[in-house]
Amino acid sequence: MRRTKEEAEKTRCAILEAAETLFLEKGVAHTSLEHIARHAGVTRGAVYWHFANKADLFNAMLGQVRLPPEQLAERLRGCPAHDPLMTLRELCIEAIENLARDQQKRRIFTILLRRCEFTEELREAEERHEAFINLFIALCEQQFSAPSVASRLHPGLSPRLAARAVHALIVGLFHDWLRDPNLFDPLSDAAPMIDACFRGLIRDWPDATVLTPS
Amino acid sequence: MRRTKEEAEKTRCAILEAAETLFLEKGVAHTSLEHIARHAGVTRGAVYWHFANKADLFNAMLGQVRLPPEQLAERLRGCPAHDPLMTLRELCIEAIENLARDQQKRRIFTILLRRCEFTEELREAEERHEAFINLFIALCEQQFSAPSVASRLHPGLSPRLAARAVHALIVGLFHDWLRDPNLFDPLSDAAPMIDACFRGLIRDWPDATVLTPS
DNA sequence: CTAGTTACATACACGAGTGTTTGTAAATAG
DNA sequence: CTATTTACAAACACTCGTGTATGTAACTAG
Repeated sequence: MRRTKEEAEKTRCAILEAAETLFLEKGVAHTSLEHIARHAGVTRGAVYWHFANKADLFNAMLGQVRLPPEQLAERLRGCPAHDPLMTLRELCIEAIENLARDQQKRRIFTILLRRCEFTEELREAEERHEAFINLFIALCEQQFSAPSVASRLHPGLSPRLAARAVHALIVGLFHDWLRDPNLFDPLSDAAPMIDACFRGLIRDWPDATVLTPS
Repeated sequence: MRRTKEEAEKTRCAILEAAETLFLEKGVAHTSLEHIARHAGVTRGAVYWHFANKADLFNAMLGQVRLPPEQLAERLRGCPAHDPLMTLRELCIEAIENLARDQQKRRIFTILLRRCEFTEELREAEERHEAFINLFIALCEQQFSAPSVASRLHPGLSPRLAARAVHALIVGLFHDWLRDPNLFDPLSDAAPMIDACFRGLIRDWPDATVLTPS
């Protein structure tokens, strides 16, 4: 019995949601399209109708979340007058806070970091993800390279290294918190940790005077 | 044709090595015991003789590398007179440098971080790994909790938070560098990055006066 | 020297997963 | 109102992987 367009879109979403749930629960490789179909209340026929294969479904799933690099790029273009470092700082904090607030982002990042193998099959997704990361690092480095900022870097540090350190800290915080949400509270602890990082990079980093404008 | 004990040990090692290579190349879930056996020049019979199943083989593989927590615990017990923070700093730097020097550690950590799904099958390995991480964080926190150290923490930071930040940075550096070894050079960049981190945590962190005693 | 054991290879039985093909009822276009 | 898509379900054909059981030659203990 054929469905209307809206209904078809609903089953597409149901499949995506089922995939998200099952990937998170059992890992990408250990989840079959049969599992996903059953969990979504359809058959594999529907899955193959909407997606070419598992990798395609995986890509579609990843496409649902906005990644920090995009936000950063937008933000930088948005207000070039604002202190670039503060923009970066706020984005880093927000990225961590968002992880705690947005359940879907949380699930998908957990899958990315702990429930999938970056192998041939998912190579396209990996490359796209990697491109985003490199973009973030590049934008980050660009912020640190501004003359007014670079001169304030602690001795022994380059804009390049500072950018790497910032990204590493964020990735590490993501990784650790997704592994064990009790390790810290993103909403209250993100700011002090990010500030500590910047304080170690920038000479005259201000004290607790700066507050998150929510 | 039955082998002598030494030869049996050699095939055991060959299997472990083949597993390491193939897990790295194609991911844990996508590597069959048949692949591993063939690559090691034996049959699945040999694999099942030495290991109960894939998870058991995986565990044995992980058992080959010394994890930082163990080293840290030893080191702390070793010289309690030495500045505990410096001990921690040196260990962090060494951990990153070792990753670059020890090829096997590099491969195995790549598998752990990017080539396996932490699912039911590998739960035992995951729990053991997680226990090591928690131990590291706990030891780390303990260092920051010493009265002579805690008082030097920047305002807004607790020993607990400082420990989390240090671990996150290290995990992030591991993760990033294993993804793209061109991001930075562990041998020359580890120290400045770790120092930047500590500088952001501890008030009077010394300048480049301190040098790695290699 | 001969049990008994070890260190595998070989063979078997079974399930699970994939991709494709075919069927079909209902929506939609003209 | 008919023709044609659409959105699936059902069936098929195939491969791959696992676990176990059995065979077997060579080492080794007594």
